[in-house]
Amino acid sequence: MRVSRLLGRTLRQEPGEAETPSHRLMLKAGLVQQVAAGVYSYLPLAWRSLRKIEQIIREEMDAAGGQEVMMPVLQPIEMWEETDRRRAFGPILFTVTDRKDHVLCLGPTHEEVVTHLVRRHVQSYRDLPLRIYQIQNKFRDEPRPRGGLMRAREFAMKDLYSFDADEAGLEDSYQAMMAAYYRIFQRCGLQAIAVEADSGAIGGKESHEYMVVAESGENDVIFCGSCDYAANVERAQSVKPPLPVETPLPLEPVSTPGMKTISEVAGFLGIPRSRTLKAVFYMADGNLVFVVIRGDLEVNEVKLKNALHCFDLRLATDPEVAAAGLVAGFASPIGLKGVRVIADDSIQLGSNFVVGANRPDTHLRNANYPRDFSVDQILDIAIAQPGHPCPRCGGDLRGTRGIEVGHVFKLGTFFSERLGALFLDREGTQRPVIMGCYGIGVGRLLASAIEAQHDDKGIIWPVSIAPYHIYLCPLNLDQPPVREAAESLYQELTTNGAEVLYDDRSESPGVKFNDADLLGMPLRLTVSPRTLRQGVVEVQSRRDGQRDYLPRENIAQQLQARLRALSSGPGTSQP
RNA sequence: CGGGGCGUAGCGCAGUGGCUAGCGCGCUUGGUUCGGGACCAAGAGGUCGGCAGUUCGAAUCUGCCCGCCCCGACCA
Repeated sequence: MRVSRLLGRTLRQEPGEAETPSHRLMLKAGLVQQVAAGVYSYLPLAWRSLRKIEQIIREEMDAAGGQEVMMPVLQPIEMWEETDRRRAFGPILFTVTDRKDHVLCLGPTHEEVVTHLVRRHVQSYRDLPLRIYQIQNKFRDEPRPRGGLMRAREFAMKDLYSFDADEAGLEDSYQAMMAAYYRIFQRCGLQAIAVEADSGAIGGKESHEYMVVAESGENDVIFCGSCDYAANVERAQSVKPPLPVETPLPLEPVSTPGMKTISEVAGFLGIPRSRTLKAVFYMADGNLVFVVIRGDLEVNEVKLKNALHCFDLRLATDPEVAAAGLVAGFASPIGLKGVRVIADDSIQLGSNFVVGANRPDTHLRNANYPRDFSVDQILDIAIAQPGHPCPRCGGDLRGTRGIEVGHVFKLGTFFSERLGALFLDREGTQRPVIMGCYGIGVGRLLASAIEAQHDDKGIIWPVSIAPYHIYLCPLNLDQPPVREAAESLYQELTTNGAEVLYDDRSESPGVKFNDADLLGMPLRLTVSPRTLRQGVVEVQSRRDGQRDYLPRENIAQQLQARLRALSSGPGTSQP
């Protein structure tokens, strides 16, 4: 491809819109163009790269027994009502009304449709397992699209759906997908780690997310420095630092004028925060919930939401708290009636806590569970924090940010039961198919690759997903010998199957070199009066900047060898 | 949805009531340059986000609306 003909120009100035490196670079390099918030056109370079990523995914899905299909974007809303996911998705769902006033939605994902697709074809255990996948655009009306392709409203996604006859089959499918994901991310030159993930409200016992570690990531990941434990903070567990168990002392009120927060109370009384119990109030689908947790810990709202099995969870407002007869800042589980109380199990790790007295300016000392109060549920609803011991090995937990590029999920029978995807097993018993789903955000993967591999000059593409492999960069093109040498190199390389982006513009060297760095193809070939005099071709590697001079003969073969050597990139780690 | 910011040429921005709306980059033409974003000269390019209002006069003031960015909430 000739740069002079290529759609998309590089920008000299930093685009004002963009914040995250990948977004900025994609705009600056002319890879994408925004059409609306979270909606993008992909220019030829980005599209080539996306297609390469898709091809890698396709090969690995096919190798893992997947069959590719195409499913509709438009989906009747009734399907989403059958599974109650219209409510679960809420305003995220894009809906349209047709001329007959029939409501349809733009598919944000395809569990309903694929289950509908498969159920007619699966009648017997002999029809299973089945692994069906698609690579298509999906639509989610995100409250806040951000970071360019990181979180878009229209985005390309690969989803594979597995259908198995039993749990063992599901486990096979799950393992096959995890193995495939390992290869996919490795082939894309991405270091992705599998972390335990929240399985959400729907079905699923087990779920892993694949994270690319990056500052700009939207997810907090907790991992162990000693063993291979890693989890999204939404799910992560930790060993809560224990406190010495003391002999329970009698409850006693203590005056705490104006001390409303845990740190104020702890500071005022001269005790560590871990010697207090914190009360936090939530509204769960309209009902007030009283949450108790040890003062040095924070409430994990995902864990709480899972414990409550509710759709909508938010902090309660002060009037809502007061309406329940509670005194914010001094609320207490002691003597509480008519409010659901959920406790973190940390309230059992310690004794003689300070709690609110449910009277202004007063707390109580020496509160002990269960002597002084009762709760409706007690379980782990705390945020695991860096520095806590690992729940597996006791090592130190650490934290990082990650971009979620993939998600594998054991769905179970949620969809098959509701949509009637049933089969007869060996004994002739009718059972729902056991499902799994396995997604990869294609555009997000592209953005992550740039996020993970760039420098202050531009993108550094891994060979496997680079739009082109070679940036042919002649200088002083107006000199006929240079022009002729460049044209003949371009011809020779392309005839030998090399992917060459040929900068045939009459720009000055500085412009060309800067664009070469910005666009980030793995190898830059420089042709100039100087190299011609020496009878060589200059090759520079984008990744390490190393420059070599190669003889003109068999140049295509020499470059192929270099690209092969460059292709051994970083890998991924398995859980 | 809460908070903050922005909307003027393809891109980045200046212009707080006054005459014909500017600068840099990019673009066009001619010339000189040529190994890390060259230089000279001449040009083209604008419903100032939209609508309504105030005014002799609005990019500028007021109201409403729309769009975009960032932080938070949210994200089976």
